[in-house]
Amino acid sequence: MVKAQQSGRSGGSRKGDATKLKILDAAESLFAHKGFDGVTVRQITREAEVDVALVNYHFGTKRELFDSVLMRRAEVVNQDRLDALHGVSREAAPDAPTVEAIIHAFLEPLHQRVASADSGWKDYFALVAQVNSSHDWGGEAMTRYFDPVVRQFMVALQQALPDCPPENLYWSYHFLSGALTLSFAETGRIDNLSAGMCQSTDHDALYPRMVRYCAAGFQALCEPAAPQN
Amino acid sequence: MVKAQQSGRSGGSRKGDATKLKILDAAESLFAHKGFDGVTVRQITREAEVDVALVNYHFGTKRELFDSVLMRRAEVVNQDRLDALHGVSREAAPDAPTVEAIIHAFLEPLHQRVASADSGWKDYFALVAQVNSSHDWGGEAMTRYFDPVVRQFMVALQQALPDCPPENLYWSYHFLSGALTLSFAETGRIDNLSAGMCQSTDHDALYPRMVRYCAAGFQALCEPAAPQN
DNA sequence: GTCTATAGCTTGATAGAC
DNA sequence: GTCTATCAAGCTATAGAC
Repeated sequence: MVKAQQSGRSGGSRKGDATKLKILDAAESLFAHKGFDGVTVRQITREAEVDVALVNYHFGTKRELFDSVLMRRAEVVNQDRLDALHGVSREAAPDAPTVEAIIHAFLEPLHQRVASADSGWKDYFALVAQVNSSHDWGGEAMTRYFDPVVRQFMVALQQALPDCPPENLYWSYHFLSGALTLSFAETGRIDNLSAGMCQSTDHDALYPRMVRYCAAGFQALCEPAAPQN
Repeated sequence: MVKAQQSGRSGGSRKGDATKLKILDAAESLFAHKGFDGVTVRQITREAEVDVALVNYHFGTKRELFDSVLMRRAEVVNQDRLDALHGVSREAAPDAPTVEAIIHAFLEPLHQRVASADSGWKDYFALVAQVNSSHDWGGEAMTRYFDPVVRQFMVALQQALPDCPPENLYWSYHFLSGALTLSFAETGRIDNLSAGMCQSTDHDALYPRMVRYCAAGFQALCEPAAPQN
């Protein structure tokens, strides 16, 4: 199988780059709303206004296109998170940053991106929510795309909570991950449940509550009375 | 469109009942692992060892079959939860039960079912996790199947935390819901992240930590210093 | 209730012309 | 890089025989 040649000077824009972007954007939006199997390659290319065959030329199989969609913004998120973590570490030095500050460094980059006008990021997080909850490849995919950076956050959290049993830190992160991905998926369920008092899309209401809720959870699992092995 | 006649004395088992059960079980397992669009009716009937046409006869369309799968165990969960809620309310009377007791009443029925040998329940919770995270119909479906009972829990929680702003209770429940559905989906991500120290399938480790984490989150959002409107 | 047979489409993927 | 044309396979849904 021959892959598209990106070739040429780095950063240079060959003719096909605009096509690749249009395909990625259309695929992101459609996958986010209907899932991998709920979308056909033909729908994607129709939405992108390019020819069907170009998916195969630029990305390979449908599955490889899906992976490209996931990868594109994962790299941005990971870099943002590392920058934020280094920021709060520098501010707190020589002490370790607080739990709340670390959680803030982990979540704030997402909050920023979603609050921007770019609807691509909303689609992306809706997609990540589905991947994270997928029994069959959720574990594998999230580990691959995000966990290298998550590991660095776990180290920081252990320093902030030196007496916390490591397994309780992992479980705490796991709960945060569930709350986080569901929140950014904007499913509208909380709108229904609360009869409109709360709204999935109201990230200004969501964000401080999520940070506080999760920080309290971490701390509760790090107290001496918390469940041990 | 003609629906299958269940007819006859209630509780009586007509010939087709075994077929219906085989279809429901196979559909539950396949939908849980591959999602609605990732499964074909033919795969379901092959797994169930029944004829293709019988799905149409007993359930109608593929989507109606999916709804039947969701409905079957939702009714059991809802009844279990109500019984548990009434139980803790009775024990605490005339006081309101504690937050932790109410959360326990909400989660324990799931824990019991998953800890049983029946793999059907594991499949079911993996399926619910996917539905809950679905941007397009997660909100609608969860509201329909589970929120009538969730509302009764919200009332009990408000009584346990009378000074808590209602919107903070809704957000807290929302975070719990994300943690809960992800946990019961058993994606194996925490296994990878923790290098085997924690396991998705270890519900005895998961359960007490989830209750404590979420109870602490609820309480943190009900303190005077918590985010307000 | 169950099964055979089939209508009418759509799918992912790609070979080959330009 | 892009597009036309096509393939073999699979799909949902159902009419009608038993």
